Amino acid sequence: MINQNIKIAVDGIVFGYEKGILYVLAVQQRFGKLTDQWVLPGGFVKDNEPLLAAVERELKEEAGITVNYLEQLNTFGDDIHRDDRFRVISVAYFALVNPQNFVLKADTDAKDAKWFPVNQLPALGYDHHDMVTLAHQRLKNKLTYQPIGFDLLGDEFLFSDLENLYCCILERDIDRRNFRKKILSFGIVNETDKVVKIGASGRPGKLFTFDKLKYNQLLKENFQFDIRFA
Amino acid sequence: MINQNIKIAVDGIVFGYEKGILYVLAVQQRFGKLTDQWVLPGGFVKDNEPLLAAVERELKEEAGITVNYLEQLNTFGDDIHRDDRFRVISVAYFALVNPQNFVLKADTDAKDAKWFPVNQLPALGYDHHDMVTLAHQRLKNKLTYQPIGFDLLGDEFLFSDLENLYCCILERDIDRRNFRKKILSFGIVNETDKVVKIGASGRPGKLFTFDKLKYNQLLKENFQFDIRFA
DNA sequence: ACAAAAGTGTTGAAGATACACCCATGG
DNA sequence: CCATGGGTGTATCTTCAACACTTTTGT
Repeated sequence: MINQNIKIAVDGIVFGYEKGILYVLAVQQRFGKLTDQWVLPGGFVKDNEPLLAAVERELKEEAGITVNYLEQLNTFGDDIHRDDRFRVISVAYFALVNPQNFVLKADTDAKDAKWFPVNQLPALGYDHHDMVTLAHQRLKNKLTYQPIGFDLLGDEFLFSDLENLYCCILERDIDRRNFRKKILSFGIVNETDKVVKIGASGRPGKLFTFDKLKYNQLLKENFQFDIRFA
Repeated sequence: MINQNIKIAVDGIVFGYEKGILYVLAVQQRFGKLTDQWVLPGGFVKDNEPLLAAVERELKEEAGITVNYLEQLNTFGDDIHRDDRFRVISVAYFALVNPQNFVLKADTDAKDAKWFPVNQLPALGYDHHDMVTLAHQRLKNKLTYQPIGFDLLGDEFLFSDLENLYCCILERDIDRRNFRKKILSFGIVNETDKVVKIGASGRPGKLFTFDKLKYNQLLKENFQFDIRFA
């Protein structure tokens, strides 16, 4: 058995979207040197626990949430002093959730758990700010070539929700007509016959759903989701 | 200090390209249970060594090479028995090199180091075959939206080399005229005035170089490299 | 009637595809 | 003069981009 003194942790960068604002989940530490400091949810991996299970457990324990989408982002282990207690390498995971599905609930190790607009994050401990920056970039890129926007919305959504989500996250204007035309041309959203109005005024809109099955089928036929335009 | 018994390693999936064939670098283990087994170059991370430095060291030690391109691929830590001695989490790196730059030289821990055509790999130890599969996929994808093909070629190359590289790795035919038109339209390759002939016959061709500076400049202006066509 | 959001088509420009012949060299 | 690989242009089609008015609802 070799001798090595490095600990391994996982951290989650969880994005939520609501009414034109992109949020990131942070928790306030209850113990240790960084007590009261805001950090990303995460913690040490157990000896017989897969990495994925570790993130899922931490998200559950520290904030009470279960995510819609989860993928590995990056492993942070080049700065050997990123944790100043001892050497910790952290595997960061990128996650998406619909915030309406959950009431945040700080639990085991966390004093508090809260959504922060991605543009108004408090200072985060460790190198967690870098993680958020990287994850934000990944979100922007991935939005254009994979239909992950739907994981930030509820099962049923207005076309305008989807459109605003894209505008807001990609930080640019989108032509409504071209956007709708393109999304519909893919054939991966279905129109329901429910009609709903949101604000106090304005014409009600139809609700749509994302057809994941259809999307998976299309993938096998070399379909390429792609939304990039002015 | 928490109690955790997980070791951390790095592995490198190094691709080389020569004359229409894509190769992967493997080494033959000299010690341990898997003696004589072919595996990817890699090893344990030292306590005060950044991850990147660890891969670079291992590639140097086990095969005597320095790569042109190196990026993190994925961290393998979901199968807790991927190494049956004890739990090891491995950070896999994706690397590109021009094989002509090096004479492979097995050194410290490796008995032998060798290039294998990616389609004729021997059985690899651990989960290294999965790593190769993932890396191969990454290479194919990345080739289309980042000019990393150049890192597999020498400083100077024939247009036909570049074209064959794309054909060969993407496994499809490419229209020579359209390919050349597109690559030239980016303005990131320069024509030298050297002319060279390769085979025993045929018209000699001009050598080209990749203009990395120009490419980096263009990136700042929101340039998007993109090669995808029938 | 007005304010607010939903819904809807057309046209021109640009980019992608398809396609075939001549040129330079060595044997 | 033949075999081999290098070099080049055009016509068509598809896709993207730009653009504005009508409908439904609440106040």
